[in-house]
Amino acid sequence: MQTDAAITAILACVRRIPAGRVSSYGEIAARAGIKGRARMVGRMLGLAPEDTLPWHRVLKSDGRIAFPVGSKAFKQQSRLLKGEGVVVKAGRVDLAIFGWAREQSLDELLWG
DNA sequence: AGGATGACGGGAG
DNA sequence: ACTCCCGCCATCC
Repeated sequence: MQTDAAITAILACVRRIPAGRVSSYGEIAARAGIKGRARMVGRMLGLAPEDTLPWHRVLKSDGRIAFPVGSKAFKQQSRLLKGEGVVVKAGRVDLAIFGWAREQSLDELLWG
């Protein structure tokens, strides 16, 4: 079982991902202070009501959708991402372009 | 109690 | 790019 703090942190981080950008299970875990427990992040997203957070912006560390290709969930996630301008090709997103971390560093660059 | 199973990650070959 | 393999950890047989 997990501490409520960890659960809260995970959900908060996911909600902080900007529309049109994506993150990864591992990155969320790290930001939530439970580095290494990416699996738990996935479980939390599965437990939380679908409309309460932008779960579709979370991908595997290599930029691929975590669901089986062709599955219902796979298609929906792909559709939602494309719906906000993210390029999804063969179930994969280029993190170098749409990755959340990239924006973080860009902000640092622009705003110090 | 022990093994299998994930919405994972990273390294090795 | 792809396959294995192991670390990870809550759950579920």
